[in-house]
Amino acid sequence: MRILFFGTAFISKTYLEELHKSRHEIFAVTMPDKPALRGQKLIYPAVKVYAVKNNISFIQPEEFTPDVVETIKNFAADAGVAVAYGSLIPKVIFDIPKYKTFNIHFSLLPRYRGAAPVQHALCRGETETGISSFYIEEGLDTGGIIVQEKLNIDIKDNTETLLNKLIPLGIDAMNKTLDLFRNGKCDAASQTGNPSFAPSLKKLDGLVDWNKSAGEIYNQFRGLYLWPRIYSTVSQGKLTGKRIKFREIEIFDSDSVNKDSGTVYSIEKNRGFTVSCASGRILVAKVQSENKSVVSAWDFIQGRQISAGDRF
RNA sequence: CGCGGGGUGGAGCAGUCUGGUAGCUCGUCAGGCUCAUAACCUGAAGGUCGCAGGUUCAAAUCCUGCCCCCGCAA
Repeated sequence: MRILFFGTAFISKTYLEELHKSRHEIFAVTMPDKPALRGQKLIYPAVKVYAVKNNISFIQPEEFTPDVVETIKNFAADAGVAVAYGSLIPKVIFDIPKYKTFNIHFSLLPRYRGAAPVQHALCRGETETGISSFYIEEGLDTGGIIVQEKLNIDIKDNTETLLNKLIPLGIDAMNKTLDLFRNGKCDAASQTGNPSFAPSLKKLDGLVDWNKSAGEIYNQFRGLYLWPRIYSTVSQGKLTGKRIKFREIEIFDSDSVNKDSGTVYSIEKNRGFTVSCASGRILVAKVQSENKSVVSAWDFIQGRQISAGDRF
């Protein structure tokens, strides 16, 4: 088939790769290069890198001008596929392909509509999620569902591990959807149930609220694992005023009721330190303080960077 | 040319401003004590202080250039 592919992020690359290996004719649309990172480096979308390497034609439109629309029309796509494109696709575009354009979304719609469904599902402590392929409409993730697949979430899953499970599931859903199109079946079921929303994350979402329970903070840790991570600022201790990221944590106990939430409760030899939450305590195993690289909490303790009684 | 922090035995840090014997807490190895404790005591090995120049009687420390890591902001 002739596939119009929309994608930008690292995740999208895998999907583009799958389509490419399946010998579809592909025209890729990806976001413009990001201007500047630290230093002077440019960040290129993973999709662009793959497209260049494999001689797949692509464009990086700043916006969908009439010229761009014309270019896309000329490709005469059978179907449009969008995976983590990073921006809304206007109707003049998603209506172009013969079988229209569908999106691979990483949740069981209508739950977790939006940019960060996996992260929010984990933060909420969900035990089940999945993949939905649906027709793109003008509303945000509101279109009719074509294929949906479920997946159980393990208590130990974080954004990274869960994505690694969802990506292949999504590829399966994409292939099933394209198979349906090939057989002329383009039916979709309208979304039922109460929608919920998963807006894109901000740095501030990583700030730990010590008035929450150890379980809630652990879920936040799982959900924000890849970015922005969870962090807190030391309010009393050697590093007062410094922000510390908790790069690896676990639940130390979930029963205690504490009045000293936010306080470093104990040092656990070779494991790290525990911090009291409103209820329960978390064990911090790996940390990263400002301007430093990731370090095991035990090493951090050896350097006298933190000790029992310090407060966040 | 976005702003900023850092590279010191295996690990995490102090020391750099105010040049002058390489320090702290761990780990490792050898021995002791013995069992609440981040157990404790004794001893040992292990570093050309990121790299290259310069200043000096003397540089981890001051000057110049370079490499690498990281935080913030986009």
